[in-house]
Amino acid sequence: MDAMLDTEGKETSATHGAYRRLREMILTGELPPGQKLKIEQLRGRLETGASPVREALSLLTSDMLVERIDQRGFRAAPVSKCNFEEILLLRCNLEETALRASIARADAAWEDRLVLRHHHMKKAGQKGAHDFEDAHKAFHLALLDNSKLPLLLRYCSQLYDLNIRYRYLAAGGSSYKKRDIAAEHQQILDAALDHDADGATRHLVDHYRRTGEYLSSQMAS
Amino acid sequence: MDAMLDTEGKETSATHGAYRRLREMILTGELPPGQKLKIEQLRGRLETGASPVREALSLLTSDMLVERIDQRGFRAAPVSKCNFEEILLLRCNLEETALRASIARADAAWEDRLVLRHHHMKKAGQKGAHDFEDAHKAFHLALLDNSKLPLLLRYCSQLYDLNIRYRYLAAGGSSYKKRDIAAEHQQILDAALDHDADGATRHLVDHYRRTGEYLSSQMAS
DNA sequence: ATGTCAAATAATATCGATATTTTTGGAGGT
DNA sequence: ACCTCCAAAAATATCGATATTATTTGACAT
Repeated sequence: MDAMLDTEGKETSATHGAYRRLREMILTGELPPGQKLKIEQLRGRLETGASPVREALSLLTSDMLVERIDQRGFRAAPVSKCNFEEILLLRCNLEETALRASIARADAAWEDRLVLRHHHMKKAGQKGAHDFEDAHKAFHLALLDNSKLPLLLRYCSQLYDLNIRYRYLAAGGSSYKKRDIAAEHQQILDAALDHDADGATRHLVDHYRRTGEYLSSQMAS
Repeated sequence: MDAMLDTEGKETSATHGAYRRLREMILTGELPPGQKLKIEQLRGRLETGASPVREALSLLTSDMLVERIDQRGFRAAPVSKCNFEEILLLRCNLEETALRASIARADAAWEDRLVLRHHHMKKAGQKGAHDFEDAHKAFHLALLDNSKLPLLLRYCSQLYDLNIRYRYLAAGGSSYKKRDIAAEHQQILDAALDHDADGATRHLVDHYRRTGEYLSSQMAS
């Protein structure tokens, strides 16, 4: 077999590499919602075998980014206003639970992590949009991860990704207004550092509802 | 190939068949938590090829019933008191949301479905434990499915399965007290039929907390 | 005796090929 | 012209085999 004749340090396994590439393509809209995902075609684009592609698609099914249709293969998960609104609803509910649990167990180490993530996010904001997305997600998950509730965190992370997809679809990438997300993030951070659970969750949920309304207004159906 | 020389009408696809069998084996504890799941060994037990087994394990990863360890294969998801308590917490939170949404959209068709499911569950109670489990899940999901929130329903269904696993592990099957789950179910049903959201959620959550305490007391660590 | 390293073993990940199923396209009949 | 049915083409699902990676075993040196 010719695998692992890497020109450089690419990926550990072909499956994981395909998973990451496909995930990115679906999140950014390079593979549009509802599109049939043919193994053969993807095998060509990803320069790998059929088995890794197949398995990667299986894994993406867990993330609800790909749907499997009985014996008829896979397709990128469809989108709808309904689906978007459900994601928003669940995010508000679950992230509130997680954030309150995080604050309840607050300690210095967590606060340090928060401050750092926030700082990195601000720094990445001046650079590429791609870097900002990663830092933004890291900050939001850091707010929640002190809850030490792995299932809940997993759901929040999943829903975050499903949501980011709508951002890309609505605005071709990152042009969702630089509005004052900076100020909003600062409010959330400050409240969290103050252990002000009510304030932090209020700011967080407002943050989501506000971007939610903007995206919702942009959507067709 | 020799597939589909079915002696009878088994399954549509080998993958789906393996998925169902493996799921059952993990839920009932036939494959104990933490156990290494070797492809070759399972291939023998399920009488199928390695590819379907592999793919079925991938799918079970989505359900959080199987864990994948980088390049070292799969294993049945481990259990812990912590994990159990998180499941309980999330179920209470998510099912309350779903039940309230269901009641908010209540209509005659939904009420009919509820009554039917409840009736079937009572009937199955006198028969095998296996039938009862299926009917029990169907009833609980029927309570929630009028919410028309597919993501939320999916999470509830997943958490239900994770929970059922602890029941099997704690009590070797269905010997968790017949207590008066019958009465508790009746209360939930009546409140739902009355469109009494507060009462229904209270009864539902109490129902879970009560069985939760029982199981929690049975657990080692 | 014990710890370390290398060869042997086992298990996973991946490929290429084949059988099965779905979809497509066209011929024939109403 | 339109619908039905059958044959051809494409795509999926599955298998068997091979390369790669992890794990175990045993020998050797300390």
